[in-house]
Amino acid sequence: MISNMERLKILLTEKGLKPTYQRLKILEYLDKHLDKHPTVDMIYEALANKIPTISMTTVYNTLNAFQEKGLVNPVTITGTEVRYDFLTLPHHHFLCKKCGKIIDIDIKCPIGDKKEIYGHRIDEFHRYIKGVCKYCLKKEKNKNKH
Amino acid sequence: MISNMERLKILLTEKGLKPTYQRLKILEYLDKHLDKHPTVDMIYEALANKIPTISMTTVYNTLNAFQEKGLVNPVTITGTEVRYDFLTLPHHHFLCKKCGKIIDIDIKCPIGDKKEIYGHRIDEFHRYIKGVCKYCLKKEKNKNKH
DNA sequence: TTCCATATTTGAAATCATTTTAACCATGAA
DNA sequence: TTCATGGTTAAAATGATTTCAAATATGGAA
Ligand SMILES: [Mn+2]
Ligand SMILES: [Mn+2]
Ligand SMILES: [Zn+2]
Ligand SMILES: [Zn+2]
Repeated sequence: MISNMERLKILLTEKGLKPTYQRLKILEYLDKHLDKHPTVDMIYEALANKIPTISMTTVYNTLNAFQEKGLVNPVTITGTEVRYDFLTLPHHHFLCKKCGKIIDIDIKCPIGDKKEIYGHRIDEFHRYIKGVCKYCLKKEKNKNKH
Repeated sequence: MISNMERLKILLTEKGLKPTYQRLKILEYLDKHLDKHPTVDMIYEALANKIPTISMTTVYNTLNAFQEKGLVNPVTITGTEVRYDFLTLPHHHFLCKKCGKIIDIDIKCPIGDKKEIYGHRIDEFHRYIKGVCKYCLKKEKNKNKH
């Protein structure tokens, strides 16, 4: 029976990254908060309690390293800061402009996992939908009823 | 026979924006350089010759106004700055990570012009593909042949 | 174990796109 | 002419991210 921490340690090693304490903790945070699509700041704030010496720069360095090794996908849907996604399977992202939540959307797309388009080589595919989520829509409707 | 400048003037007025000299010139630039997907800086640099007093702030203000009125679409594919697209028809964007070019990609997408997904209201749909364009691929191939 | 080269972490400073602020200017109605 | 409104401008502020240089940790060779 292998622990989750062990699994993450192996994952880092496989990707050629030394499994330092900071890297492990950052990866653990990403793994535990998939739905949050956390920012550098969220990660830093969450870890600063446990690791008082950790620096912003380390979080930036680590996430850049993770990204280069394909461990993590950047999600730039808000336009103001990068959010990080540990989930590797391709999926769409929905940003609610009311509450700011980022929601994973799983829909099949014909361009899906193509590696080429009109002769251009495809390395990344970002799909960002913006609008108002169903929870905020419901709130709005209830308010209007009043 | 209506001039292009007249057409743009009417367009601004229809959208409830006073057709000032600066706004007209910025819109004209966007119209003439659709393929460039210009940045604020590109627009500023190009116009600074003709309008020596123009300021960056005006270009920012104007593009924000255009965006609010739906005259222009922001393209945030590079992650470092906003590019602007005067073309209104929905289409995908391809960023070449070798040469930096942004290429319009016209492909049908089933989610295409839906107004709703899983109960969430859709206002915007951005589709960003990153990789290496066919021209850069060709160059690379020729180099390897040598 | 001890020593050493190398990789990683750290905090401070720099960068750079964008926004904010406050003054100035143009337009048009009263 | 006076006034209100909206647009333009330059300078300053903001904020996410990167750069830099010093300090520290790590793992392998001796
Ligand atoms: Mn996701
Ligand atoms: Mn385009
Ligand atoms: Zn919402
Ligand atoms: Zn290219």
